[in-house]
Amino acid sequence: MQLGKGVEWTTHICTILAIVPPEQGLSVDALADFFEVPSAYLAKQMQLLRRAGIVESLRGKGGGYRLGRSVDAISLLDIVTAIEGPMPAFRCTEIRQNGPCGLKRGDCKRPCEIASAFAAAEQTYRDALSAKTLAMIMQDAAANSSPEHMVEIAEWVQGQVGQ
Amino acid sequence: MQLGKGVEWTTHICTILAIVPPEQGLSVDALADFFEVPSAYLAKQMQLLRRAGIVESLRGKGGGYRLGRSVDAISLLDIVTAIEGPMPAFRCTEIRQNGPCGLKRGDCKRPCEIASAFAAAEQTYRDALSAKTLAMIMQDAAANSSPEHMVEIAEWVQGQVGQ
DNA sequence: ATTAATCGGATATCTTTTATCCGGATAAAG
DNA sequence: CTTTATCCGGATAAAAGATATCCGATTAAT
Repeated sequence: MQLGKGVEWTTHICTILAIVPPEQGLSVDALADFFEVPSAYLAKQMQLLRRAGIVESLRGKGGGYRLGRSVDAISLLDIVTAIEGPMPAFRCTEIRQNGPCGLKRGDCKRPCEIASAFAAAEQTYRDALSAKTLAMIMQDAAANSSPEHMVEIAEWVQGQVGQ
Repeated sequence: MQLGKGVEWTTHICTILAIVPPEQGLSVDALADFFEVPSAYLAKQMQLLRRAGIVESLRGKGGGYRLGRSVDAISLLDIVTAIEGPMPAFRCTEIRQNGPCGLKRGDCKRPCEIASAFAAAEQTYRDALSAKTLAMIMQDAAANSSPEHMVEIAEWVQGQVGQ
Protein backbone atom coordinates (compact mmCIF):
# COMPACT_ATOMS: atom_id res chain seq x y z
CA MET A 1 0.00 0.00 0.00
CA GLN A 2 1.94 2.94 -1.28
CA LEU A 3 1.30 6.40 -2.63
CA GLY A 4 3.14 7.31 -5.82
CA LYS A 5 6.06 9.69 -5.80
CA GLY A 6 3.88 12.19 -7.63
CA VAL A 7 2.02 12.92 -4.41
CA GLU A 8 5.19 13.99 -2.63
CA TRP A 9 6.42 15.95 -5.64
CA THR A 10 3.26 17.84 -6.40
CA THR A 11 2.53 18.69 -2.80
CA HIS A 12 5.93 20.32 -2.45
CA ILE A 13 5.43 22.02 -5.79
CA CYS A 14 2.15 23.51 -4.63
CA THR A 15 3.99 25.20 -1.78
CA ILE A 16 6.29 26.80 -4.35
CA LEU A 17 3.47 27.81 -6.66
CA ALA A 18 1.81 29.42 -3.66
CA ILE A 19 4.43 32.16 -3.63
CA VAL A 20 4.37 32.84 -7.37
CA PRO A 21 3.19 36.40 -8.07
CA PRO A 22 -0.31 36.69 -9.62
CA GLU A 23 -0.52 36.56 -13.41
CA GLN A 24 2.76 34.67 -13.56
CA GLY A 25 3.63 31.02 -13.93
CA LEU A 26 6.46 28.54 -13.45
CA SER A 27 7.39 26.08 -16.20
CA VAL A 28 7.55 22.34 -15.61
CA ASP A 29 11.27 22.43 -16.36
CA ALA A 30 11.86 25.07 -13.71
CA LEU A 31 9.87 23.10 -11.14
CA ALA A 32 11.62 19.86 -12.07
CA ASP A 33 14.99 21.58 -11.65
CA PHE A 34 13.97 23.01 -8.29
CA PHE A 35 13.40 19.55 -6.82
CA GLU A 36 15.64 17.52 -9.15
CA VAL A 37 12.85 15.28 -10.33
CA PRO A 38 12.37 14.00 -13.91
CA SER A 39 10.77 16.73 -15.96
CA ALA A 40 8.84 14.58 -18.45
CA TYR A 41 7.21 12.54 -15.73
CA LEU A 42 6.47 15.56 -13.58
CA ALA A 43 4.68 17.08 -16.58
CA LYS A 44 2.23 14.19 -16.42
CA GLN A 45 1.55 14.77 -12.74
CA MET A 46 1.00 18.48 -13.35
CA GLN A 47 -1.61 17.64 -15.96
CA LEU A 48 -3.45 15.60 -13.33
CA LEU A 49 -3.37 18.56 -10.97
CA ARG A 50 -4.68 20.78 -13.72
CA ARG A 51 -7.62 18.49 -14.51
CA ALA A 52 -8.54 18.65 -10.85
CA GLY A 53 -8.45 22.44 -10.92
CA ILE A 54 -5.69 22.61 -8.34
CA VAL A 55 -3.40 24.42 -10.77
CA GLU A 56 -4.05 26.18 -14.02
CA SER A 57 -1.80 26.22 -17.05
CA LEU A 58 -0.69 29.05 -19.30
CA ARG A 59 0.32 27.76 -22.70
CA GLY A 60 2.75 29.25 -25.13
CA LYS A 61 5.94 31.17 -24.59
CA GLY A 62 6.33 32.52 -21.09
CA GLY A 63 3.65 30.16 -19.87
CA GLY A 64 3.72 27.65 -17.06
CA TYR A 65 1.70 26.66 -14.03
CA ARG A 66 0.18 28.58 -11.14
CA LEU A 67 -2.35 27.68 -8.46
CA GLY A 68 -5.91 27.34 -9.67
CA ARG A 69 -7.51 28.52 -6.43
CA SER A 70 -6.58 29.98 -3.08
CA VAL A 71 -4.30 28.11 -0.70
CA ASP A 72 -7.06 27.58 1.84
CA ALA A 73 -9.24 25.92 -0.82
CA ILE A 74 -6.62 23.26 -1.59
CA SER A 75 -6.37 20.31 0.79
CA LEU A 76 -3.94 17.42 0.85
CA LEU A 77 -6.88 15.18 -0.02
CA ASP A 78 -7.44 17.22 -3.18
CA ILE A 79 -3.87 16.56 -4.25
CA VAL A 80 -3.89 12.86 -3.39
CA THR A 81 -7.17 12.33 -5.19
CA ALA A 82 -5.95 14.22 -8.25
CA ILE A 83 -2.76 12.14 -8.51
CA GLU A 84 -3.89 8.73 -7.27
CA GLY A 85 -7.52 8.78 -8.29
CA PRO A 86 -10.58 8.29 -6.11
CA MET A 87 -10.25 4.53 -5.62
CA PRO A 88 -10.26 3.23 -2.07
CA ALA A 89 -7.21 1.30 -0.87
CA PHE A 90 -9.24 -1.70 0.23
CA ARG A 91 -10.79 -3.52 -2.71
CA CYS A 92 -13.77 -5.68 -1.86
CA THR A 93 -14.16 -8.45 -4.41
CA GLU A 94 -17.21 -9.89 -2.67
CA ILE A 95 -15.65 -13.24 -1.93
CA ARG A 96 -18.52 -13.85 0.45
CA GLN A 97 -20.47 -14.71 -2.71
CA ASN A 98 -17.97 -17.44 -3.63
CA GLY A 99 -17.60 -21.07 -2.72
CA PRO A 100 -19.83 -23.70 -1.15
CA CYS A 101 -21.44 -21.27 1.32
CA GLY A 102 -21.46 -18.28 -1.01
CA LEU A 103 -24.26 -15.77 -0.58
CA LYS A 104 -26.50 -14.84 -3.47
CA ARG A 105 -25.98 -11.50 -5.12
CA GLY A 106 -29.34 -10.27 -3.92
CA ASP A 107 -28.40 -10.88 -0.28
CA CYS A 108 -25.39 -8.58 -0.61
CA LYS A 109 -26.97 -5.18 -1.03
CA ARG A 110 -24.96 -3.82 1.87
CA PRO A 111 -21.19 -4.09 2.15
CA CYS A 112 -19.97 -6.79 4.48
CA GLU A 113 -18.68 -5.98 7.96
CA ILE A 114 -15.09 -6.23 6.78
CA ALA A 115 -15.51 -3.87 3.84
CA SER A 116 -17.41 -1.47 6.09
CA ALA A 117 -14.67 -1.45 8.69
CA PHE A 118 -11.98 -0.69 6.12
CA ALA A 119 -14.13 1.98 4.50
CA ALA A 120 -14.63 3.64 7.87
CA ALA A 121 -10.91 3.58 8.61
CA GLU A 122 -10.11 5.07 5.23
CA GLN A 123 -12.68 7.77 5.84
CA THR A 124 -10.78 8.92 8.93
CA TYR A 125 -7.68 9.11 6.75
CA ARG A 126 -9.44 11.16 4.11
CA ASP A 127 -10.94 13.41 6.74
CA ALA A 128 -7.52 14.11 8.19
CA LEU A 129 -6.07 14.91 4.77
CA SER A 130 -9.11 16.96 3.89
CA ALA A 131 -8.74 19.07 7.02
CA LYS A 132 -5.14 19.97 6.17
CA THR A 133 -5.02 22.82 3.67
CA LEU A 134 -2.12 24.17 1.71
CA ALA A 135 -2.53 27.36 3.72
CA MET A 136 -1.82 25.43 6.93
CA ILE A 137 1.19 23.72 5.40
CA MET A 138 2.57 27.11 4.34
CA GLN A 139 1.99 28.47 7.82
CA ASP A 140 3.74 25.52 9.48
CA ALA A 141 6.62 25.80 7.06
CA ALA A 142 7.01 29.51 7.74
CA ALA A 143 7.10 28.82 11.46
CA ASN A 144 9.73 26.10 11.12
CA SER A 145 12.15 27.33 8.48
CA SER A 146 14.78 30.01 8.67
CA PRO A 147 13.92 33.41 7.18
CA GLU A 148 17.03 33.13 5.02
CA HIS A 149 15.74 30.00 3.36
CA MET A 150 12.36 31.60 2.68
CA VAL A 151 14.12 34.53 1.03
CA GLU A 152 16.32 32.18 -0.98
CA ILE A 153 13.26 30.45 -2.40
CA ALA A 154 11.42 33.71 -3.07
CA GLU A 155 14.42 35.00 -4.99
CA TRP A 156 14.68 31.83 -7.05
CA VAL A 157 11.00 32.17 -7.96
CA GLN A 158 11.58 35.81 -8.96
CA GLY A 159 14.44 34.74 -11.15
CA GLN A 160 12.26 32.22 -12.97
CA VAL A 161 9.07 34.15 -13.61
CA GLY A 162 10.99 36.96 -15.28
CA GLN A 163 12.15 34.21 -17.61
CA MET B 1 -2.55 3.32 -3.33
CA GLN B 2 -3.98 -0.13 -2.95
CA LEU B 3 -4.01 -2.96 -0.48
CA GLY B 4 -3.29 -6.41 -1.85
CA LYS B 5 -6.00 -9.00 -2.28
CA GLY B 6 -4.40 -10.97 0.52
CA VAL B 7 -5.81 -8.50 3.04
CA GLU B 8 -9.36 -9.16 1.98
CA TRP B 9 -8.81 -12.90 1.74
CA THR B 10 -7.10 -13.41 5.07
CA THR B 11 -9.51 -11.19 6.97
CA HIS B 12 -12.44 -13.25 5.76
CA ILE B 13 -10.49 -16.40 6.51
CA CYS B 14 -9.90 -15.30 10.08
CA THR B 15 -13.65 -15.09 10.58
CA ILE B 16 -13.90 -18.73 9.46
CA LEU B 17 -10.99 -19.87 11.60
CA ALA B 18 -12.71 -18.18 14.52
CA ILE B 19 -15.40 -20.87 14.53
CA VAL B 20 -13.05 -23.84 14.18
CA PRO B 21 -13.27 -26.09 17.26
CA PRO B 22 -10.20 -26.01 19.55
CA GLU B 23 -7.41 -28.46 18.76
CA GLN B 24 -8.56 -28.62 15.14
CA GLY B 25 -7.38 -26.91 11.96
CA LEU B 26 -8.44 -26.10 8.43
CA SER B 27 -6.12 -26.80 5.51
CA VAL B 28 -5.12 -24.13 2.98
CA ASP B 29 -6.88 -26.11 0.27
CA ALA B 30 -10.12 -26.15 2.23
CA LEU B 31 -9.92 -22.42 2.89
CA ALA B 32 -9.05 -21.69 -0.73
CA ASP B 33 -12.05 -23.75 -1.84
CA PHE B 34 -14.32 -21.98 0.60
CA PHE B 35 -13.62 -18.58 -0.99
CA GLU B 36 -12.55 -19.76 -4.46
CA VAL B 37 -9.16 -18.12 -4.29
CA PRO B 38 -5.91 -19.60 -5.64
CA SER B 39 -4.60 -22.10 -3.14
CA ALA B 40 -0.87 -21.75 -3.79
CA TYR B 41 -0.95 -17.99 -3.40
CA LEU B 42 -3.18 -18.11 -0.37
CA ALA B 43 -0.64 -20.44 1.23
CA LYS B 44 1.88 -17.61 1.05
CA GLN B 45 -0.47 -15.19 2.75
CA MET B 46 -1.18 -17.70 5.50
CA GLN B 47 2.52 -17.98 6.18
CA LEU B 48 2.63 -14.23 6.68
CA LEU B 49 -0.21 -14.48 9.18
CA ARG B 50 1.59 -17.24 10.99
CA ARG B 51 4.82 -15.27 11.29
CA ALA B 52 2.77 -12.49 12.86
CA GLY B 53 1.29 -14.93 15.36
CA ILE B 54 -2.24 -14.32 14.12
CA VAL B 55 -2.65 -17.98 13.19
CA GLU B 56 -0.74 -21.10 14.09
CA SER B 57 -0.09 -24.07 11.87
CA LEU B 58 -0.34 -27.79 12.46
CA ARG B 59 1.85 -29.79 10.13
CA GLY B 60 1.40 -33.28 8.83
CA LYS B 61 -1.68 -35.22 7.93
CA GLY B 62 -4.84 -33.77 9.37
CA GLY B 63 -3.05 -30.50 10.00
CA GLY B 64 -3.98 -27.01 8.93
CA TYR B 65 -4.41 -23.55 10.40
CA ARG B 66 -6.24 -22.18 13.40
CA LEU B 67 -6.19 -18.83 15.17
CA GLY B 68 -3.07 -18.10 17.16
CA ARG B 69 -4.79 -16.01 19.80
CA SER B 70 -8.25 -14.95 20.90
CA VAL B 71 -10.53 -13.01 18.58
CA ASP B 72 -10.42 -9.91 20.74
CA ALA B 73 -6.62 -9.87 20.53
CA ILE B 74 -6.59 -9.73 16.72
CA SER B 75 -7.23 -6.35 15.11
CA LEU B 76 -7.60 -5.43 11.46
CA LEU B 77 -4.35 -3.53 11.79
CA ASP B 78 -2.62 -6.74 12.86
CA ILE B 79 -3.77 -8.42 9.67
CA VAL B 80 -2.88 -5.51 7.38
CA THR B 81 0.55 -5.17 8.91
CA ALA B 82 1.18 -8.91 8.64
CA ILE B 83 0.24 -8.99 4.95
CA GLU B 84 1.40 -5.60 3.71
CA GLY B 85 4.28 -4.93 6.04
CA PRO B 86 4.81 -1.96 8.31
CA MET B 87 5.77 0.60 5.67
CA PRO B 88 3.82 3.86 5.58
CA ALA B 89 1.88 4.71 2.43
CA PHE B 90 3.49 8.12 2.03
CA ARG B 91 7.17 7.87 1.15
CA CYS B 92 9.20 10.96 1.93
CA THR B 93 12.28 11.11 -0.28
CA GLU B 94 13.45 14.38 1.24
CA ILE B 95 13.25 16.36 -1.96
CA ARG B 96 13.56 19.49 0.16
CA GLN B 97 17.28 18.65 0.18
CA ASN B 98 17.43 18.76 -3.62
CA GLY B 99 17.96 21.51 -6.16
CA PRO B 100 19.19 25.09 -6.06
CA CYS B 101 17.49 25.86 -2.73
CA GLY B 102 18.04 22.44 -1.18
CA LEU B 103 18.48 22.26 2.57
CA LYS B 104 21.51 20.60 4.11
CA ARG B 105 21.06 17.19 5.66
CA GLY B 106 21.80 18.57 9.10
CA ASP B 107 18.91 21.04 8.86
CA CYS B 108 16.47 18.19 8.30
CA LYS B 109 16.43 16.40 11.60
CA ARG B 110 12.66 16.70 11.80
CA PRO B 111 10.27 15.60 9.07
CA CYS B 112 8.93 18.39 6.91
CA GLU B 113 5.40 19.70 7.36
CA ILE B 114 4.15 17.66 4.43
CA ALA B 115 5.58 14.37 5.67
CA SER B 116 4.23 15.15 9.15
CA ALA B 117 0.75 15.82 7.85
CA PHE B 118 0.64 12.56 5.92
CA ALA B 119 2.05 10.63 8.87
CA ALA B 120 -0.64 12.07 11.12
CA ALA B 121 -3.37 11.14 8.67
CA GLU B 122 -2.06 7.62 8.37
CA GLN B 123 -2.00 7.34 12.12
CA THR B 124 -5.73 8.00 12.29
CA TYR B 125 -6.18 5.21 9.78
CA ARG B 126 -4.08 2.81 11.78
CA ASP B 127 -5.86 3.78 14.97
CA ALA B 128 -9.22 3.02 13.39
CA LEU B 129 -8.03 -0.38 12.16
CA SER B 130 -6.40 -1.10 15.46
CA ALA B 131 -9.63 -0.42 17.34
CA LYS B 132 -11.56 -2.93 15.24
CA THR B 133 -11.04 -6.46 16.50
CA LEU B 134 -11.97 -9.74 14.94
CA ALA B 135 -14.37 -10.20 17.86
CA MET B 136 -16.26 -7.06 16.78
CA ILE B 137 -16.36 -8.19 13.18
CA MET B 138 -17.78 -11.55 14.27
CA GLN B 139 -20.39 -9.80 16.39
CA ASP B 140 -21.44 -7.49 13.54
CA ALA B 141 -21.61 -10.42 11.15
CA ALA B 142 -23.78 -12.41 13.54
CA ALA B 143 -26.15 -9.46 13.85
CA ASN B 144 -26.43 -9.00 10.10
CA SER B 145 -26.54 -12.49 8.63
CA SER B 146 -29.30 -15.02 8.63
CA PRO B 147 -29.11 -17.83 11.19
CA GLU B 148 -29.38 -20.31 8.31
CA HIS B 149 -26.21 -19.01 6.72
CA MET B 150 -24.35 -19.19 10.02
CA VAL B 151 -25.43 -22.79 10.40
CA GLU B 152 -24.43 -23.54 6.82
CA ILE B 153 -20.91 -22.29 7.47
CA ALA B 154 -20.64 -24.07 10.79
CA GLU B 155 -21.63 -27.33 9.13
CA TRP B 156 -19.12 -26.87 6.34
CA VAL B 157 -16.39 -26.33 8.95
CA GLN B 158 -17.51 -29.48 10.77
CA GLY B 159 -17.29 -31.41 7.53
CA GLN B 160 -13.72 -30.26 6.95
CA VAL B 161 -12.10 -30.72 10.33
CA GLY B 162 -13.23 -34.35 10.48
CA GLN B 163 -11.13 -34.77 7.32
C1' DA C 1 8.68 32.95 -38.67
C1' DT C 2 10.95 31.63 -34.52
C1' DT C 3 10.92 30.37 -29.97
C1' DA C 4 9.10 28.52 -25.70
C1' DA C 5 5.78 26.36 -23.47
C1' DT C 6 1.74 23.00 -22.39
C1' DC C 7 -1.23 18.99 -24.24
C1' DG C 8 -2.13 14.35 -25.25
C1' DG C 9 -0.87 10.05 -26.87
C1' DA C 10 2.35 6.31 -27.61
C1' DT C 11 5.91 3.75 -25.85
C1' DA C 12 9.49 1.83 -22.95
C1' DT C 13 11.38 0.37 -18.42
C1' DC C 14 11.23 -0.98 -13.84
C1' DT C 15 8.95 -2.66 -9.71
C1' DT C 16 5.30 -4.85 -7.32
C1' DT C 17 1.64 -7.90 -7.13
C1' DT C 18 -0.20 -12.08 -8.22
C1' DA C 19 0.43 -16.82 -9.07
C1' DT C 20 2.56 -21.40 -9.72
C1' DC C 21 5.69 -25.13 -8.86
C1' DC C 22 8.83 -28.14 -6.56
C1' DG C 23 11.75 -30.45 -3.16
C1' DG C 24 11.95 -30.98 1.83
C1' DA C 25 10.10 -31.63 6.52
C1' DT C 26 6.49 -33.32 9.48
C1' DA C 27 2.96 -36.08 11.23
C1' DA C 28 -0.96 -39.24 11.09
C1' DA C 29 -2.78 -43.62 9.48
C1' DG C 30 -2.69 -48.04 7.18
C1' DC D 1 7.65 -48.75 7.09
C1' DT D 2 5.08 -46.89 3.49
C1' DT D 3 1.57 -43.94 2.04
C1' DT D 4 -0.88 -39.84 2.41
C1' DA D 5 -1.80 -35.15 3.72
C1' DT D 6 -0.08 -31.12 5.16
C1' DC D 7 2.94 -26.96 5.98
C1' DC D 8 7.66 -24.76 4.72
C1' DG D 9 10.76 -22.21 1.85
C1' DG D 10 12.73 -20.97 -2.28
C1' DA D 11 12.72 -20.31 -7.19
C1' DT D 12 10.36 -18.78 -10.92
C1' DA D 13 7.02 -16.73 -14.06
C1' DA D 14 3.20 -13.88 -15.57
C1' DA D 15 0.36 -9.83 -15.06
C1' DA D 16 -0.34 -5.35 -13.54
C1' DG D 17 1.01 -0.93 -12.06
C1' DA D 18 4.35 2.81 -11.32
C1' DT D 19 7.92 5.33 -13.32
C1' DA D 20 9.97 7.53 -17.18
C1' DT D 21 10.77 9.20 -21.97
C1' DC D 22 9.61 10.94 -26.47
C1' DC D 23 7.11 13.11 -30.14
C1' DG D 24 3.76 15.64 -32.88
C1' DA D 25 0.17 19.18 -32.13
C1' DT D 26 -1.26 23.42 -30.18
C1' DT D 27 -0.80 27.97 -28.21
C1' DA D 28 1.17 32.45 -27.48
C1' DA D 29 4.83 35.94 -27.09
C1' DT D 30 8.64 38.10 -29.59
